[in-house]
Amino acid sequence: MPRSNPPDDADRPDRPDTPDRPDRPYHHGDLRRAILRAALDVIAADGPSALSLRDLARRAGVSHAAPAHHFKDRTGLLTAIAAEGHALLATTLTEADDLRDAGVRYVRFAREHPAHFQVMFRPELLREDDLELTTARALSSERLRVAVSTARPEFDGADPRLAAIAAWSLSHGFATLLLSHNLDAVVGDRDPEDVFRTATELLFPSTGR
Amino acid sequence: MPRSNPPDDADRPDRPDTPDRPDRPYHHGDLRRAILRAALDVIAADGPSALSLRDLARRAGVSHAAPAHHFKDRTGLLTAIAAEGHALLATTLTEADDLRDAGVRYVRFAREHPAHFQVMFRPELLREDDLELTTARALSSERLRVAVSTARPEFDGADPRLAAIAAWSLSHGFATLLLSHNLDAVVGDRDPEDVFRTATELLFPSTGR
DNA sequence: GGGCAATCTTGTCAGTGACAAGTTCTGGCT
DNA sequence: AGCCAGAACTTGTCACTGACAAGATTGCCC
Repeated sequence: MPRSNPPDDADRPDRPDTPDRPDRPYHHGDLRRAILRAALDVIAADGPSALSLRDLARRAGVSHAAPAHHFKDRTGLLTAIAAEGHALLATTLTEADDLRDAGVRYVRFAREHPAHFQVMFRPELLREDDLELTTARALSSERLRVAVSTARPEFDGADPRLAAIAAWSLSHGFATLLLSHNLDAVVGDRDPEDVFRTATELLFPSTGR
Repeated sequence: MPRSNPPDDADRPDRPDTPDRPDRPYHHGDLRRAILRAALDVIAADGPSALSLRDLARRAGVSHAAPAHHFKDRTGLLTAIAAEGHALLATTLTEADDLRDAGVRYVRFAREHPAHFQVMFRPELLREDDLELTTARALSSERLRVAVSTARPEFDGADPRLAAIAAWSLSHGFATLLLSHNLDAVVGDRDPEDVFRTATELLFPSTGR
C-alpha cells in the first residue's frame, strides 16, 4: 500500500507573493491543520495506535518537535480530534427529524468521520479534563437526549434515560461493528445505512413512516 | 495506583522438589500463562495501547526477549488473547436459553473479561489470518447466529442475518459504551445487566415473562 | 523600528519492538 | 547411561518513538 496518502498540496499552502524557493520557509503557515489532516488519515487507515507524532511531522515537512507546539503531546492531539468529533456529531444530530433519523445520522457520521469516531469514546487515549473536549461532549450528548425525547410514541412513559441508552447502544454498536469490519459479510454491497434502517425496523416496528 | 497487580505468586509456580534458591531458575515453568495474565491486567486497566512486551517480561521476572518466544511479537500476543476471548464467548453463548439471555450474557462477558473484549474486535491489532483466531471467531459467531435463530416470535419471517445484526449491535453497543465509561452517569450504582435488561425491554416489548 | 511572543529547529534521553546470536536446560531416543 | 536436538531463555543491538530543553527565526503590535 502506498503510504495511505499521497502528499497533499493542501498541507503546504502556497504563498503567492513569495518567490519560489525549494527550501521550506521557517513557518509552515497552517501546521495545526496539516497535522490534524494527516492524523485523521493515519487513524482512519490503521487506527489510533498507528499514530506517530514524528511521522506526522515528516508528512507535513517540519521537524519532529513541531507538532508538540500545537498539541502539547500525543494525548493532546487525540483529545483535539475527539473534541472536533463531538462538535461534528452534535451538528449532524441537531439536524435530525426524529429518533430513527438520528440513528441513521449517527451511523453516517461514523462512516464519514471514522478517525474521529474511533477516538471519541476511548477515555484512555484522551485528556478527560480538557475543557474543549468536555464542552463538546456535553453538547453532543445533549443533542442525543433531545433526539430521544422527541421520539415516536413507543417510548411514552418510559424512563427517557433508558430509552436514550437503548437507542444509543443500538446505533453505536452497529457503527462500531461496521467500522471494525465485523459486518462486511452481511452488509455486502448494500448501503450500510439501508441495512441499519432495515435492521432497526425489526426492533422499532415501523408505525408511521 | 499500585501497579495494578500485586506480584502474584501464581506467576512463579513453586517447584516443590527444588531446594529454595533466591535466584530464579533458567526456565520459568509457565511463562506463557504468566505473560497472558499480566497482559490481561494491563489491558483491563489501561487499554491495549498501554501494553508493553518488555513491561510484561519485567513483571514475570524474565528477560525482555522471553515473551517473543511464546507469542512471536506484540500482535501475536494480542491475537492469542482475542482467540481465547472468542472461545470464552462461544462457551457462554452456548449456555443461553433464549436471545435475551444471550444478550445479557454478552454484556456479562464484556464485564468479566474486559481485556479480551477490548481486543477481540480490533482487526488492526490482530493477525487476521491466524488459524486459532479464525476458528475461535467462527465458533463464537456461529453461537450468536444460533441464539438469534431460536429467538422469540418477533423475528418470524425476518431475515435472520438482519435480526442477528440488530441484536448483536444492541448488545455490543451497550457493552462497548459500558466499558468505556460512557454510561457511568446513567447506570450509577445499579447492576449494569439489569439496566441492559430494562433498556432492551423498550425495544423488545416483553411478550412472555 | 524595536522588542516580544508565537512558531519552529536541533539535540538528547529513556523506553520500546524486533531481530540475531549465544546459553542453559529438558526430554526423548538408543 | 549417555547424548543430543530442540525448546526455553538470555544478552546485545538497532531503529524508532514521545517527551523535554534550549536555541533560532519570524511575524506582529506598539
